[in-house]
Amino acid sequence: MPENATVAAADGATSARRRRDATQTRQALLRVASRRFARDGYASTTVREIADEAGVNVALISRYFTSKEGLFEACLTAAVTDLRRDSDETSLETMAPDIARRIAGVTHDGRLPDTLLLLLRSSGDEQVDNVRRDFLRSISERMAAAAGGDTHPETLLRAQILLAATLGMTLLRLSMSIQPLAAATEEDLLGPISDLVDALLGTP
Amino acid sequence: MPENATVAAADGATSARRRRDATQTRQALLRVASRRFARDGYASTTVREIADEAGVNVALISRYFTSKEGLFEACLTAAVTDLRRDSDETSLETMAPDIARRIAGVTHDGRLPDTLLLLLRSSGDEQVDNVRRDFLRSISERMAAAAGGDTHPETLLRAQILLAATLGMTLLRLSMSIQPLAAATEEDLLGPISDLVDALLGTP
DNA sequence: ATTATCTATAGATCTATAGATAATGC
DNA sequence: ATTATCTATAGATCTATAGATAATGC
Repeated sequence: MPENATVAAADGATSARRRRDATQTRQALLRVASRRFARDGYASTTVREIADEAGVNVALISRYFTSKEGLFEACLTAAVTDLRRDSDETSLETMAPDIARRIAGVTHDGRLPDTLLLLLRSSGDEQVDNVRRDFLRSISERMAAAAGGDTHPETLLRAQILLAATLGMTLLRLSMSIQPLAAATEEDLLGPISDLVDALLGTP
Repeated sequence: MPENATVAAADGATSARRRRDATQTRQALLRVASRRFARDGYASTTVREIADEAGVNVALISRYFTSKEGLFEACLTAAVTDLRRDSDETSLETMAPDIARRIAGVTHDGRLPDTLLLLLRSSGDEQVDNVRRDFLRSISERMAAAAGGDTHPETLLRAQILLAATLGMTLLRLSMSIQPLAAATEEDLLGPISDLVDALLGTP
C-alpha cells in the first residue's frame, strides 16, 4: 500500500492531486477551515475560499459537513478536544510554561498555534456558541481547581482573567500583529506569563 | 430654539421621528454602528440592520459615510479618540482603576463600555487596520512609559500583555458572556487587575 | 456497483446608487 | 432653492444542492 492515508505533505492542498479519499478530504477541509475561521472570522470566510485552499471541490463541504455552520462546529469541536487533552493534568507549576507554549510554540504537526484563536470566533449560531461557552467555563474551572480554588470563590474570577489574558495575547499576536508581542518567542513570554499566573492564582 | 441639537433621548432611535438634522442622523448611525460592529463584528453586521436600529434610511449611510467601510472607519476613529483622551495622563497608580472602569464602568453618557471591543474587530481593509494597529501600539507605549519603560525594553512587551488582558476580559464579558467574569462589577475587578498591573509593570 | 467528486444553477442575501420626494430656511 | 430623506433596483456576492461524471473496489 502506498503512503496515502496520512501523507498530505507539508502543503497538502494545492500540490499534486490526491488519490480519492473521503477521510483525507474531510481532514484537509477541517485543517484549512480552522485556520481561516480563526484568522479571519466566520462571516468573512467563504466556503469557496476554504475549498479552493484545501484543493477540493466546494460541494464537498455540504457533503461532509452539511453546511458552512456544520464545518465551523466541527472545527470548534476539534479545537476543544485538542485543548481539553492538553490541559488534562494541569497544575499551578506547569500552567505558565503550558500557556507560553500554547501561545508561541509550534505544535507537533507543524501548525501555527491558532487553536486558541478559534475560541474567540463566533458563527452567531446559539448552539455552537454554547459549545464554546461551556468549554471556556470548564477550562477556567480546571485552572481554578489547580490553584486550590475551593478555598475562595474569587479564584474562578481570577482564573477567567488569566484565560482572558491568554486569549488576548493570541489575538494581538496572530490577528493584529502588534509588535513586539507578535514576534516574542516562547522564551520571551515565559517570564511575564509566570508573573501573571503568580499574581492571579499564586498563594499570597 | 427647541431642544433639538443633542436630545436624541435615551433610546434615540426607534422613538418618535426626529426633526431633519444631518448631524443628529450622523451621530445616531455612529452610535448604533459602533455597538453593532463591536458586538457582532464587521462582516456579520449589515448596513440595513444599522440603519433600521438607528431609525434612519439605509441610503444615508452612503450619503454621510460613503460606504460601510467608511462608517466602520468613522466608528474606529471615534473610539480611538475617546480612548486617547481617557489615557491622556495615565500613571502606574491610576492604571488599575482606569482599566477596571473602562471594562466594567458605565460611561458618562450611559453607554455600555464596548469601545474597547471595537478595537478587536477588523474590516479587512488594510488602511483601517493600520489605524487600529498604530493605536494599540501607541497606547502600549504610553503604558510602558508610565511604568518607567525606558529602563528595560521588556517593559513594552509587558505593557502589551497587560493590554491583551484588558481586551481579552472585555471580549469574554461582552461578546461571550462567560460567568462570573461577565457579571463582575468594577469593584470585583479592581483587586485582580491591581495584582495584574503590579505583576507586569510594578517595580520588583 | 458504490461512492467520491464535479458542474451548473437556484435562491437568498447585501451593498451601493440613481433619481424622486419632501421638509427646511431664506 | 437647498438639502435631508426615501424608493426602487442594479449588480455583485455567497450558500446550498440537484444531478452528472468518474474513480475505486469487488
